[in-house]
Amino acid sequence: MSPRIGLDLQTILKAATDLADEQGIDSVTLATLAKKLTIKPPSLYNHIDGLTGLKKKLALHGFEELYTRLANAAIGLSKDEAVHAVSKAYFSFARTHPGLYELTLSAPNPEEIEIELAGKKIVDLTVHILSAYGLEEQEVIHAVRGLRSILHGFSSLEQKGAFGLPLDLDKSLYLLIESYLAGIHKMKEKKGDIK
Amino acid sequence: MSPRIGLDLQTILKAATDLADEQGIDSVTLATLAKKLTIKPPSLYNHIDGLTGLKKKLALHGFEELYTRLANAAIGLSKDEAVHAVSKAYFSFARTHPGLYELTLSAPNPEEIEIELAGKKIVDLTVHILSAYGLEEQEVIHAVRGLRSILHGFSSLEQKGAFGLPLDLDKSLYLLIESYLAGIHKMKEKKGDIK
DNA sequence: TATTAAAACTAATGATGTTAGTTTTTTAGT
DNA sequence: ACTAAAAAACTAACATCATTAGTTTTAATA
Repeated sequence: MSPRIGLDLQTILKAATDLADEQGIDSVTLATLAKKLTIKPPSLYNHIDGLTGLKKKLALHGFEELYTRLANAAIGLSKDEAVHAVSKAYFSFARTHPGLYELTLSAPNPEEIEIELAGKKIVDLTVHILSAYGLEEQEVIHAVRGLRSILHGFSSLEQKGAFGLPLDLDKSLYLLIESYLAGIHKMKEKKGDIK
Repeated sequence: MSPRIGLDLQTILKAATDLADEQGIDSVTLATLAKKLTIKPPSLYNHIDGLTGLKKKLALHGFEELYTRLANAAIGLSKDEAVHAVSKAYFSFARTHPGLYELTLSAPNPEEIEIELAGKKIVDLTVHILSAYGLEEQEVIHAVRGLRSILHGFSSLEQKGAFGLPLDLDKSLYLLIESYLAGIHKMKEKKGDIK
């Protein structure tokens, strides 16, 4: 009773990730993936649950990788420094892994427990950082949503080439985060006004 | 020498838009669209240039619709009021036309001249509104990128259900825009610090 | 009423995802 | 060393889709 050693799931995910990052998310098909791995498409079903299953695994993998980078970026920093560092890390991830990043956003089935959990870890990290500002509980929620919107929006638009020249993109991001922080600070001052 | 009156392009786009908005962007296929119009798939080629052509037309249509809404929302308003109004209109569009909105972002070929022009109109509108703040030319570019990032990020995440409860979403957006404006005001004060 | 141009059709092809069933291969136990 | 089992990979087949080629229908105009 012992199996035959074939392809590794890691290898498959790596190949699929490379495809997504280099050729775009639509080029990730069972056909192209199988060709890249020099096997036949049906063989993939021994490792993944069809194309949908593959994309789910990729999304999960992307979330984990993103979380690791964000968490590392935040080590030893707090408040504004932490926010800037995390933002840069987020942006950097989306830039180096455009396909994988896009896949994390198009989570196949909206209510996949694993995907939701992975996403929650990232939200929790953000909550943790923003908690340092001493905001109200409700305010933190709004602040997290805001930061996420900024990071995702900027990354997504940059990826689709929506910003003309790639010139000064880093500065654009920096200024945007600064403006966000200005809002956070203002929110902290005017306690009571909000809610 | 006269043709036969068949389907109208408007009708086709309307049907495709409904499909995208109600069933998701992936449900827009020539097969489903043809069935909805009670014709056979090949007949669609008399009106559109395949699935790619259809999506391009939908993206264009989405951009025009979005622009109209934004422009109307901004009428008679300026500065902060205009920014808030435009933001609400943007968000409202993405909410009522999730599929169409998503299609505008996944412009088939990145460098489609028509798409680019339609997008430029929206950018110009934003530039116009932000010009009222008397920022430097470079600063306006950063500000436009920032506002777009916020609007797109927020709309996109909301659409994918990334924010848990839909509760207080309007307030989240309001606060986010307020923080953005705080940054703009700060930028205006500290002329010279930046760039 | 005949003509014509466009619209819609049928038929066919190639690519894809997927399932079913078969063969291969490698490890573990005898 | 040999055999048995389990997993991996395969072939064959089917459904769905986009797309092309070629044919038929239809309606407005001349």
